Amino acid sequence: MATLNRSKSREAIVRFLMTRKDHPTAEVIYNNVRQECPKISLGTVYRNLTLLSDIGEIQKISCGDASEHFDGNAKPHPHFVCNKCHRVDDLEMDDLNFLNTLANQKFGGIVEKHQLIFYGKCEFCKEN
Amino acid sequence: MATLNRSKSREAIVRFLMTRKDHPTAEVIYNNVRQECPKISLGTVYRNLTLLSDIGEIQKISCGDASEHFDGNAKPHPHFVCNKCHRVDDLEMDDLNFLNTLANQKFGGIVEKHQLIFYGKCEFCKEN
DNA sequence: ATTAAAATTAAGAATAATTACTAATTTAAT
DNA sequence: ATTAAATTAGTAATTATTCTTAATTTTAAT
Repeated sequence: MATLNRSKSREAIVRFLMTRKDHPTAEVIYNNVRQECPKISLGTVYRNLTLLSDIGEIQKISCGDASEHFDGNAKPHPHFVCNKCHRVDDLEMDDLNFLNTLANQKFGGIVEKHQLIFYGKCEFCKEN
Repeated sequence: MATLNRSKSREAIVRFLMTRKDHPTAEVIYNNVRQECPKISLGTVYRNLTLLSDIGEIQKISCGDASEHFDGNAKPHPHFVCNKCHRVDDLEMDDLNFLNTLANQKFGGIVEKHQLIFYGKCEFCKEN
């Protein structure tokens, strides 16, 4: 079931995500991709984001605010969320794969991956 | 502003959360606390869950499924989400505070805490 | 114990994010 | 060019959560 075609919308979404170092929501992606694909609908954006993160080509980040954020970088890495301005950024750290190994040690199931999100004040909000 | 009264609902919610080792949603909490407080409303459950997690007495867990989950254990610890049955459990690991220190090293802002969620197959779903 | 102010609540309306539906369009493979 | 499968726009529907308001409960002070 379901081979994956090459669709204009899908490619525009991926291309847009690649240009961003922050991690936009579906709404933001929609408003931007619209400039390239004026007829695209919000539903299409959602459907493709879900599809793409299901096959692991992009990442979905659930950081606790109302909406999901999306990351064009499929490689696992930690994120940072500012409690003041709510920006969602990448956080530079050495490889954290050892966490999976560690987690698996006393665990009855199988750990496949993890999401690590740090919270605090970003460089712009910390003075206050 | 706003001192925190002792309210029957709020205490029943906390008490219920303490009895659970899984991490129920607002809806599940509502349906259970109802047996003790038959007149409680879903809005009250939501309001108190938000209040309690704001003051750090409980934890809110955003694990990527449609709804938030809540943890009566305020102490930071990692969680596990099963990709098959979607249970949300605690995961036993040694203290992970060093992650915050590590994260702060190359970071311009201030890391205060983190959420670590592992994904995979739980002990009951792993055979398949 | 009374009382008055502040906090909390139930109930239901409102909102916001996301998904589902359907007929039309696009894509890939002949 | 033809056809079947995949994708889409547009819109309706759903779901989780928040907001509003008048009534009730709690607290602290008498």
